[in-house]
Amino acid sequence: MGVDCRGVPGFPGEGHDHRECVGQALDRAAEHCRRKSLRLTPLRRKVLELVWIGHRPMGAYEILASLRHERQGAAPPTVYRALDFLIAQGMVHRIEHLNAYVGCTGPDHPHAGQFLICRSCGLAAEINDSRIDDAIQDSATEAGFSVGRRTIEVEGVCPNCAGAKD
Amino acid sequence: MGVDCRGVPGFPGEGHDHRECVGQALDRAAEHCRRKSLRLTPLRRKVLELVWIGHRPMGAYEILASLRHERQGAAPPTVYRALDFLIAQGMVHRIEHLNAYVGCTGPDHPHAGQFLICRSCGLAAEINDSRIDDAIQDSATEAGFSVGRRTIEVEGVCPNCAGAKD
DNA sequence: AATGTTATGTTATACTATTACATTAATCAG
DNA sequence: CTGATTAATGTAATAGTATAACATAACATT
Repeated sequence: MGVDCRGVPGFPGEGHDHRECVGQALDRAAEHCRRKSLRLTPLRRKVLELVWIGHRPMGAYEILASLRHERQGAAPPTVYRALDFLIAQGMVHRIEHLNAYVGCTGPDHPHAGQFLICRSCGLAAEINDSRIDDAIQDSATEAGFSVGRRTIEVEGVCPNCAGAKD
Repeated sequence: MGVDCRGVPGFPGEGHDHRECVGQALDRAAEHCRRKSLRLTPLRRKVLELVWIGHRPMGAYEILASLRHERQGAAPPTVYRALDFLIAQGMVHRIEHLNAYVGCTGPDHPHAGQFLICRSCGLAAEINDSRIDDAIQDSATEAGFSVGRRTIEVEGVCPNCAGAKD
């Protein structure tokens, strides 16, 4: 019991133990920061926790509202700065077409995020399919274009929601 | 003379006749609307023209500022509504990670936009590589996910700018 | 403790986009 | 053609997202 959230593909199914899942994400973050001598401050840790608790793309102001439950005076820069740090460390990705932020399973294998985002339940599954990366790389190379940051976001319907219709 | 802009891959090179290029885009739009009994009103036509004249992703308020040169009272909804129409018709795409809009060569072959965007000159080339689409489709299918709208945006350096460094 | 650096607090503002309602223009039935 | 209907645009206000600028606090190093 306690299916972890790191499975790819990543729509959490029935047996999902969410408390465990969030805990693991925070542990991985702490370990990562320890190894790189970075400071996972209480604020950064809390923002990461809030993003993971949602387990779906969350808006910055939504995160801010949650954060205020325990930090009254929190203002937009508070959360944006924490997100900047977490994104730079690969612990959070930004979903461009939602203006939202979602936890990443970790910076261990660095990657550009590729996301499947369900229009019905709002969950986002991160995939990291080298076939997609390769296809982009090939196509760009043929155009003489050197590839930097990639934004791959696929909106659609996840298996859980498709199943629910029956 | 008069290399048209429709070449894929699409970073316009030396011989690019931009006036011609914009004209062709407007002609294609007019033809498309005629066939589908849609109204390419002066406003919509002008917004499309402005986007094409830039030939790069342009912000809505940047478009608005240009539009005001001939329509004093223009307000945000003016341009957003025109963009909504043009996007729905596949004549313009939105670049999510820039909050910007760019002309598309046309709705003739319907497609989700795939973009190579140069961080140096700001130009965006639309590619439509079925290998990328296929890879995404395969990966999503394996995850049980049914694919809808896709956002594929690759930031990097275009061949013109890479060459200029030498 | 003194210093430099990093992180956070705080206020204000910039940028992006939409709501709501009024007005004008095109379309169409009779 | 007239009036009814729909589509498009004008206009004002506001919602939502993000950053700039500067002050203060916490941490790290000597």
